[in-house]
Amino acid sequence: MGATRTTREQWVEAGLRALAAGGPDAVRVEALAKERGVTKGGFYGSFADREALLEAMLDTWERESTDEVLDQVERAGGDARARITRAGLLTFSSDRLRPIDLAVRDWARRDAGVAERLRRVDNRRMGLLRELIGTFCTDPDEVEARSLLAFCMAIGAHFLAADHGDRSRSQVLSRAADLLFDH
Amino acid sequence: MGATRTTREQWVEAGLRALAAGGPDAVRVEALAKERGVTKGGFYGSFADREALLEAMLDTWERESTDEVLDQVERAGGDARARITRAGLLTFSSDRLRPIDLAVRDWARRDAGVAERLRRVDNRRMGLLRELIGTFCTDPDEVEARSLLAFCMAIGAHFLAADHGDRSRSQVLSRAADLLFDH
DNA sequence: CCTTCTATATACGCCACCGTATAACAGGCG
DNA sequence: CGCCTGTTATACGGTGGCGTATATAGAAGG
Repeated sequence: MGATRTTREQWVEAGLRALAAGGPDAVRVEALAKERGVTKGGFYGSFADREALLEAMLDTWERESTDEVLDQVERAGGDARARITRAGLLTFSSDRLRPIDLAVRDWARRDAGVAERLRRVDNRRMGLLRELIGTFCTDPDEVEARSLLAFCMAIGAHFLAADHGDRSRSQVLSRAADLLFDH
Repeated sequence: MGATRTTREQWVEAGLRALAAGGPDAVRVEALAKERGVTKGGFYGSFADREALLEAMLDTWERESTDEVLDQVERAGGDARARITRAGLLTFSSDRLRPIDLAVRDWARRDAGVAERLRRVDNRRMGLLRELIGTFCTDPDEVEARSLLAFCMAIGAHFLAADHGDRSRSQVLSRAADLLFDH
């Protein structure tokens, strides 16, 4: 198969980089081609149109954000807090996944299809949080509240611009994690 | 002054609606004019260019999000939790301010000038949270952590798509607020 | 070597948008 | 009324993006 020049995966990869950097409106066929040093000529051999690329990008993101992250968390093991931390790190400290994740969250506010995908992904992650927080917290209502708080903290911190005086953001987040995960 | 047709403020208002609905890329001069039933002819009498409109929009948003919200909170009074709740409601339950706020947060990730404005706004809000949480929590590190958690909860909840089984989102948020604000 | 498949280059029509120029038009004011 | 000011309509050139058509080039396979 002569897929030697620019494969479908390479278009998806370039699209995800553009999404991470500038949001869905920045995913432009001709711009991606220029970035690769080619013209858009070959693009329409791999994709019907721009919309098909966006769908393929979301497919890739959804798979990487759920199965791959959860697999890695399972393989690494550790106690509840270590696994929660690892799951958060894999998504929200990865220079690859984090900006894509944040861009998808904003995108989901305007596109019902994206919102549906995000719902699936977030439900998987909330499931993990519930399970792990449930190992040290017995009240189901409180498990749910702590899980939501932990998730909101992981996301909200990236949408917040406030300073903390002498403290660093990570110091404050560490103390906040103590409040949520200590017992 | 013959500002009888479309004033600067009306352009700003239309721009903010477009920003709320579709992000900064959706703020298009010709589209705003069409929405008002006019052409863009008059726009360039009030603004040098599209960029000037975006700046004016951010000026309006910044003023409404800080002074006006804080004024209303002051006037309404109440105890710490009531005032925190009111401040959150004014911003994150207002159909006008909430979508603008969320759009600006995503915008700030890509534009340093917007990020600087958001930093000013968020610092004002964090100041209020610190002050109010400080009325029942003595450890300064914990005040900071709880303030950040509360702010993250207010923002993150709107970027999260997870379900909560039988519970409603607001039920879970209410329980989470108990964890942060009860003593 | 020749065929076939596929990415590519190039060119095209189309549309949306920006910013400018110009003229028409309305209201306030002398 | 006539003047001025500011909004509007219209037209223009320029840019960038989408999707299509067609030809080219290069690799894979017979």
